[in-house]
Formats: sequence, structure tokens, C-alpha cells
Amino acid sequence: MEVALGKSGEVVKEEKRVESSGDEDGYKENNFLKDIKLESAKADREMGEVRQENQRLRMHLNQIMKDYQTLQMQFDNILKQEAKESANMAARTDLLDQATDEPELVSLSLGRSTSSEPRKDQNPKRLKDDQQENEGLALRLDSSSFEMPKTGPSTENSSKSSPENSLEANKEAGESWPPHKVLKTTRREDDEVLEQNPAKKARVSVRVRCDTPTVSMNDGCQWRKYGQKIAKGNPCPRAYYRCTVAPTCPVRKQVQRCAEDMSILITTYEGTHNHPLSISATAMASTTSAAASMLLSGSSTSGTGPAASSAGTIASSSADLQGLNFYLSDNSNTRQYYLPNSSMSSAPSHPTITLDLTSHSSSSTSSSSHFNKISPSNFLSAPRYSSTNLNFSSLESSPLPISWTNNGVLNYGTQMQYNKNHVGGNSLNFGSKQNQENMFHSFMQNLVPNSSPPRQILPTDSIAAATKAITSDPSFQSALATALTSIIGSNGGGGRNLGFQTGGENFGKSLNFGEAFPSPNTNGNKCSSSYLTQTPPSAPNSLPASLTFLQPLPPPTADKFST
DNA sequence: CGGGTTTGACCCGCGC
DNA sequence: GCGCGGGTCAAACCCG
Repeated sequence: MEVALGKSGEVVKEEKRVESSGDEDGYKENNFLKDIKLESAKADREMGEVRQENQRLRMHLNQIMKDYQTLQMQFDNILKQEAKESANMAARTDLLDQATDEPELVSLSLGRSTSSEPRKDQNPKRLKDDQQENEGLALRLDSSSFEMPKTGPSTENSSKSSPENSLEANKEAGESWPPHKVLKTTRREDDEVLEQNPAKKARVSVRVRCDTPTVSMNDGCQWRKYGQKIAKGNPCPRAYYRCTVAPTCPVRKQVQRCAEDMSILITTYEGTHNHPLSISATAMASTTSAAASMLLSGSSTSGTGPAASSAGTIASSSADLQGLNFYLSDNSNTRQYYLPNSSMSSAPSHPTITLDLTSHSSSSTSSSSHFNKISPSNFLSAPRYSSTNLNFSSLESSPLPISWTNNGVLNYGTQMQYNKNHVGGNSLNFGSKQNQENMFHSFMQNLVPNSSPPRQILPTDSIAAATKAITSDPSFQSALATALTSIIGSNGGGGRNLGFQTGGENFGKSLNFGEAFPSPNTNGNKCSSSYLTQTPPSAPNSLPASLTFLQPLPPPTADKFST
């Protein structure tokens, strides 16, 4: 009994305890409810904040969309304007061709050119029109090598306007360089191919200022040196490199220092990469391809009688010329043509474009002067050669006009010139002195189509500011158009590779502005070519459909390339 | 040992 | 036909 009583007593106690505990639970419950209410209120407040933030973001988004549409409209206008002016350019090119009477070789040069490397064009003149087009685009990005996530009307357009796109794959296969061990045995085949496809490969020569004795262009590709030669008239040997990224890659390049100014490094690219490129290599490929397409389109207007099919190329080429300060001159008769300051002539062999990235101040040490004053004999000794030069140099008095802030806003110096004085009125001086190279390099580096997802998400203010700057500044519009056409025109068909069409409809959607436009090269490489930083091989460039302005690429991991 | 560089020889186109 | 010059080959060499 006691036990039972005791037990019952315990039970009672336990019940009381339970009651008391029930009271505690009730208290806790109340507190919990209070907490819930508090948290609910807090959540409401936070939700309100989130809503406000959401609204702000929405407003920002709307603003961005507005800016985007504005930009897109401006881009369309630019394209239309360029289309008009391309007709003028074609007409002038015809005049030029009549004057030169030297078809096929058109050397395009960015900036003044003291080119001491007269090119001997050895291939016969028997070119078919379509082959000319192919040749002209020899250095453009190979679309077949890339996985294009985006397809669309641009594909049709490009395929229509540039039948060479479809031909390029075959051409690639045809002129692919065999591994050097089988070079000899297959050489005849190559010759046959060349005979069948006598279109001379377009060459793009890049002149950069490089004070360091051993540094050469680090353009993102892997090169194997296969020869060296002392060229006549130049004490500096010319080195021959072959692209080794892919064993069958036909791309070759020549590296040589300018005889007149040893600090100037002349790198000549020839051929088309038939493999994915790194981002930095893509930048160079874009640049060179744009120049090549321009060159080709220019040559297509030469006296050899381009087919009507080249008209599209002409248009694209003229578009490429937009915003670039380049010079037309004819070496053969010491004549200068001022398209937007360009010199153009032709020779029977490799069409060559020279991108002169040397600063004007540096060039003043050489015998050549600014291209506005240059005598054709200064850059091409042989009368049969001529060149078209795209000049990124500007007048001496023009300090560095452009800088990018961390906000992604492009700042123009007050002396940024949007020169409309010249015929065609499309010259754009990218500033002078040594910084211009960096500017261009940064510019090019950030024009690299980027397929890799790691992309800086910008503060909307930065985007809006950048967009605003773009939409409001005609100079940058021109520069942007130039950069775009360097990609669009690179495939001669309106950027099929990049997944946007020249109409700009798709373009804007893929245009991203990185958080910061890169500062000039920080890797200590004195070569202006250092902007082409080598990217890790793990970043294959399936050519993206986006044009991305990114933060500076990491410094090159290694510069294997030396002259 | 493999890959890249060096370097003399060779090929080929062009001009005389 | 010959010489010149650019471009390429390939064995030897170098280097990590």
C-alpha cells in the first residue's frame, strides 16, 4: 500500500509537475507565438525591404533594358551608316585599283608603317572570285571549330552573304599543314591544293613596340619555330613559327624586328586556325581576321574583277574600317588615298594587313613619319607592293584619350578625336604615345568573345553607366562598331560564329560589360602585345555568342615565345 | 626521352 | 638559264 500510496503520491506530484510543466509549456508557447509574431513582423519588414530592393532592381533592369534598346538602335544605325559609306569606299577602292593596276596584294596597315619587309608575292594571279573571298578571310576565326550554342537567323544570313563559310571547312582540310614529318611527302598535295585554290592567303602583320630583346608576341597560341632566315635589308633574322596547338593547324607566323627601329616587332600571321583558340588567341584572331576580311574586301575591288558576290564582303570591310584611322596609299605611284586615311594597293601575292600598334612617339625615331605624311616608299620599298594601313596612332598632340574606370565607364580624354575631316569621315584616333597600345590591347582583350561562364556580374549602376557612356558617345560607338565588325566581319558573313547577326538583333543580348575595363598590362611585359595574355589551355574557346567586356585576364602563365 | 630550337641545305618563284 | 631571295625542311643540338 505504501508503495502504492507512495506511488500515487508520486503520481500526484508528477501530475503537478506535469501541470506545472504544462504551465511552462504554455508560457513557452506564448513566448514562441510572440517570437513568431515578432519574427513575422520582422519578416514582414524584411519582406518589405526585399520588395523595395526588388523594385529597385526592377527599375534598374528596366533602365538597363532601355539602355540596351537604345544601344541596339544605335548599333543598327551605325550599321546602316556603314552600309552607306561602304558604297563610297568601294567606289574609292575602285579608283585606287585603277590607279595602282596591281591586283591581289592589298596590304592593310594599322598606323604608320615603316614596313621594311617587302613581301614578295609569288603566287600567280589566277584567282577566282570566291577564292579571293576565302583568302581574304583566311585569318578569321574558324567557325567550324567552335561549338556555337546559339544559332539563328544569323546563320542563314552569314551563309548567304558569305558562301566562303561553307567553303572554309573544305579549304581548311585542304590546306591544313601536315605534321612536319609528313610535310615533305604531302607537299605536292598542298601544292595541288594551292593550285586548285590559288587564292593567296591573307596575311596580317602586327607591329608592336617591344623593347625587350627576347620577348615576342604572346598571342595565346603555341608556336613552334621551324626556321629562321636573314631577310635582305634587315640585319635582324626573321623567325618562322608554326601553330602547334593542333597538329594540322595551318597557321604560321613570322616574327621579325623592324630594321629601322629595332624596338618594333613585326609579327605576320598567315592562315586560319582550325582548332579552338584560347581567349587571348581569339582576340588576336578576331583582330587579324577583321583586318584580313577588310583586306580581302579591299582586294576584291581590285582590277582583277571581283564577282558581285564580293559585294557583301566589301560592305563588311568598309564596316571594319569604320572608326579606324587608316591610310590608303599606293606605293607604285607614290599616291595617297584618303579614305578615312588609308593607303591601299595590291600586289600579286599575299594580301597583307599591317596592324601598327606602335606608338607614334616611338615611330618618330624611325625614318617614317606619321602616315598622314608618310611617303609610300617608307614602308614598302618595292614599287609593286603597297599596303593599307590601319593606324591606331594618333596625332602627336593627342594624349591618351581613353581610360576605363572601375565602374566600367569609358572615359575619353577631351582630345579624343572623332575626325570627320577626312574623306569618309570615319577616322577614329585611338590616341597616341605608348599608352595607346595598352588601350588597344585592353580594348581587344575585352572584346574577346567569351564563352566561359565565369563572368563578373556588375553593379547595375556600372552597367547603366557603361551603357550610357556607350550610347551617348559617338566616338565609342564608332570604336564599338569597329570592334564589333572586327568580329562580325571576321567571317565575312556577319558573325555567324558569334551567334549574332550584323543587324544587331542578337548582338545586344550578348553584350556584357565587365566590371572593369582592364588596366594596361601589368605583367611587366614591355611588349605591347602583352595584352594578348595567354589563357590557361583549359579554356577552350568554343566561340561564344557573347561579346563580353571582362576584367583583365590574369597575367600570362608563361611566355614561351621568344624571338 | 620528348619537345623545341638552331642552322645549313634545299626548293621554288621571280627578275634579269 | 642563272642568280637572288623568301620560305621550308630536317638533322643536329639543347633543355627540362
